[in-house]
Amino acid sequence: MAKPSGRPIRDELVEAARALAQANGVAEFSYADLANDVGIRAASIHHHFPKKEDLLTEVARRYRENFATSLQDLEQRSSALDRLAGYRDLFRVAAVESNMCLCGSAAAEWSSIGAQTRSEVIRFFDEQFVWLSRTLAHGVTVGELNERVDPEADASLLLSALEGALLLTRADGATDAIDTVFNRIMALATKR
Amino acid sequence: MAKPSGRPIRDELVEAARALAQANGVAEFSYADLANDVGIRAASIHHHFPKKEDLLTEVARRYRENFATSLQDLEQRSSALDRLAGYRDLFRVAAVESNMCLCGSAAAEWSSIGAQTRSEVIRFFDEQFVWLSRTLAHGVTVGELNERVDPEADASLLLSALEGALLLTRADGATDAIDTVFNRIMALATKR
DNA sequence: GTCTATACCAGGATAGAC
DNA sequence: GTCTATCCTGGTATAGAC
Repeated sequence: MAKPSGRPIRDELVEAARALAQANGVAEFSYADLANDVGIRAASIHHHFPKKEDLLTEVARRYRENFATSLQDLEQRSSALDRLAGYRDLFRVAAVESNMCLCGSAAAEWSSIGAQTRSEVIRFFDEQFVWLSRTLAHGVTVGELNERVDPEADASLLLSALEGALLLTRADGATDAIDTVFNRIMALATKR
Repeated sequence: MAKPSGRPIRDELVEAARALAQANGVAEFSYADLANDVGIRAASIHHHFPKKEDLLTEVARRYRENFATSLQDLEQRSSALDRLAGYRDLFRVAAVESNMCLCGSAAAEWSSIGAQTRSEVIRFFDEQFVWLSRTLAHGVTVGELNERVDPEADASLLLSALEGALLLTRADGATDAIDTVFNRIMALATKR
């Protein structure tokens, strides 16, 4: 599929690789697939990314950075409940296309990825955890969440549940799994 | 590694494949790895499992069946809380070795597995869901769990959270993720 | 039922022309 | 920066002897 696009090929490659990785698994794409999507020959990709691992690291880095930017944007909202709903929406985007979280996929195929990519993935999860626990703590402070909320433990719970829901969505096609788990956790965190 | 074992080679192959699949990913093992573990030549495996997909389906089937047996055993316990703690232990076993749930791994690599294996995976998740929602409902009935528990939604939550926790454990090495998410859910389901 | 030998293919990577 | 051509590896699978 030749693409008439003004973007640098390098960016197109990263974007195409990300899409394939989230759809099929972080290691389940070939230079041939990528070449087909972007409209150049497989060998030409090596000019931009000598090793496949270089490309994968770049994909993970941008994914993490884009997520971090979204988290920052969410902090514009004054309500912790609104921030958390926005966070849920980030996972909904993946769920509607039966996509994995890129880093969830990477964790599942941990032994097939290199050290640099791994460190991006670790950093991704850490950033999610920090943002979530901070947001939960804020919610308790302003009284939007009840006193029983344990910011750190519940951050782990939210992150695990959302990642797991994306996983299950692929197998059972229940596209509302994200909403189900999110609503349950929020119900327990807001009821008094 | 030649293995002096009385078990049928077929069983050894399934067991070795399961171990590799949970450790590295459901599609990330080769006949060569397997041959090495079991002590025969790679080509000989085809006598027992003509196609790799045949082997994978058998691995998934046994995994599902073993889990189902464990769930049945747990029903000997009268307390719903004890049953659920036993369920958590099934995931702990995987977590201590940084293993994935086999079916979680299969879901993550959904596009690399065949129709028969997929149907085993779907059935696995369905059986987990049914058992969990039944157990949660039982807990409410006998008064061990509070009235706010929603058996079906909370079954999804528990399953997603435990699967997700296994995923995260691989990336951040936090082996207590299983306990953290389980304890939080149970705390919210038992507090009044 | 296991072996050796081999066919066959896909995928990553490199060289060198343009 | 992209191409063609090519190499090399690893992996699934088959044939046929033992």
